[in-house]
Amino acid sequence: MPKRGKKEEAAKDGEGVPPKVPKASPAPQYEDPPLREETPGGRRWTLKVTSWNVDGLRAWVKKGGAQWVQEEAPDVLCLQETKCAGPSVPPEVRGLPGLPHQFWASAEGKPGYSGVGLLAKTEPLKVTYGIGAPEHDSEGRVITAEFPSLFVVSAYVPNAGRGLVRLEPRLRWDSAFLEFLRGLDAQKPVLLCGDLNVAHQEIDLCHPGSNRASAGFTPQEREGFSRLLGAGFVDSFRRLYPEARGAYTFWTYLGGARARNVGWRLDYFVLSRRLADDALCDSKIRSAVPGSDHCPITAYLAM
Amino acid sequence: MPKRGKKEEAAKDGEGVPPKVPKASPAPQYEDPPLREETPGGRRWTLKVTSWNVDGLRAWVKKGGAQWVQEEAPDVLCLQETKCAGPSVPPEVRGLPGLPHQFWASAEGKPGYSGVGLLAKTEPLKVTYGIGAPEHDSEGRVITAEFPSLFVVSAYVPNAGRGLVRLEPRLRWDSAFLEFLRGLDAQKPVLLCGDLNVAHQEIDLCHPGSNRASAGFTPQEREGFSRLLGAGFVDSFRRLYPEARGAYTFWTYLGGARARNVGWRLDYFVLSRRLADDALCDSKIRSAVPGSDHCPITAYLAM
DNA sequence: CGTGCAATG
DNA sequence: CATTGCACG
Repeated sequence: MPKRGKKEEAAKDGEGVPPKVPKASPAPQYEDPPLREETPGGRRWTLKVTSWNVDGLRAWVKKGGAQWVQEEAPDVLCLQETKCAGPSVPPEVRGLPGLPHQFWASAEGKPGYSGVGLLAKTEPLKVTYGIGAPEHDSEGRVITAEFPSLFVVSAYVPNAGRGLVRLEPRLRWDSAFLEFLRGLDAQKPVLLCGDLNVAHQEIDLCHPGSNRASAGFTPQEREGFSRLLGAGFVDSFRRLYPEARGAYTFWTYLGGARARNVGWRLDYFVLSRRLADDALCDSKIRSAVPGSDHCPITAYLAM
Repeated sequence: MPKRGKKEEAAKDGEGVPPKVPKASPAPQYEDPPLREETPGGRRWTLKVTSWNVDGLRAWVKKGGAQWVQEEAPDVLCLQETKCAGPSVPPEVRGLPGLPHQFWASAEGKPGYSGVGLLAKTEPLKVTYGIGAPEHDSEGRVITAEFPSLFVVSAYVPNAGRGLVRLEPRLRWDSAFLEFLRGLDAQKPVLLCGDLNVAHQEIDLCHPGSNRASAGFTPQEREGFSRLLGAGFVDSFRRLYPEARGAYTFWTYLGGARARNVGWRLDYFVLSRRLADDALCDSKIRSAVPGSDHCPITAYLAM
């Protein structure tokens, strides 16, 4: 989605090769504060959920992603952009200790495109696929697991595409997805995890000014996210850290963006308000973890 | 072209993982004899020509192919399967010391397919592309350089394809190519270099028995090569080493074939008979040189 | 098994 | 600058 040219970064260094990591970084590296172990009400966390856009599950495994997950040891793991059908899931993932219940969705007729996974320590009561909208349910973008006290949704929201060629279907998705989440929320609290493919506010990306017409930061996509919040959902990270700058979860591979923290916050834990109020302990961004062009995020809830 | 199954190699080792390099190699490693510096008539070599199917020029450069060529220091270098249009030739090749005159041909409308090159120390009198047969001249398979005393032809003969799906056009090629070479030979002696995509006799591949219906060893392709020899051309290597076994220039990447010398002799220097009689000093196979699924070959002529 | 493409991000 | 699948070998 960030298809910015080099102009923003091209320093006027004369003839020399521009340094890959300029001394004065345009955005500060995000400093991750210590874990908040409890809710404001003093309840200690009992549920740990990690979400990660892996940008190709098989390559991610080779880069040690599964190893990191094992150390992180979440109770639920939500993966996006697996680019991998269920039968091709590598054994290193199938055998992840503590996550025996695994569910996979992939795009029909488009091998290597999209795809999400949801892995859990305990068996869900029920698992569903998609959002109940035929237009959007053939690309392996959503898995919903119902647990006794909440729904967990692993979602990979469609990218609006270069030149915004797929902005219209994306906006239709936003509406349909919101209705889907409302439906869940009417039953039980919802924990939505994943790559929502939008940076909500200017603070959520490094270069807001030059990205007003870029996929992931158009007014329409941002409004879609605002409507989600208006419908009784909470952006967990931003609630806890309203002023945090440079907190990104995605950096394009192009031009060494990650080393300079030229990034976007595209990955979220979005919670039903009552869950955010009662259960949210912390929402972490694991900026330093390699393995993908996105980093993992982890939420801690007191259930 | 070798699409043999694993059955030939699958040893009955019981449960164990079969070793990649069995102790008893089915074909001996080829032992390259010392260079013959002179013709039988006692004339010392003055022209050194190297030919190599590089299987992708850009990858080959990264694997040090250009470096090896620099050390080999031929007067003429013929490359096949460059998979690279002229403008994409890497600078390491463009700047090869001693080979300033460079000519490139590539497949029209099929980027990354086929392609040949011819590089020379001295400027050719004339360079032509193709073989004068419209059916065959759009794939970048032949470059002919005319020098004062001979033609040098860099050729990548079309593969008959898996299941011999392209055997018919290949046989038409063989006829047209022979006519083309006859026409050259009527003017000046010819040195044909390249991947002729045929193993002529049983001695020219490791597993003749199981490859009678494989591209590169069908009776029709072998007869095509026999016709070439019958038209007054000489297989330089086989003339000099009529009994040499295990002398191959290609090994499929599959199954560790190269380590076991399960190969084919597909790359040749084919000379006009008068050139073979008067000028041929040696014809070498550089079996150990890495960088492609083919190895380079080098001819030494006393011009 | 490995090349270089194409579509996608 | 990466991923995947693909055609080709």
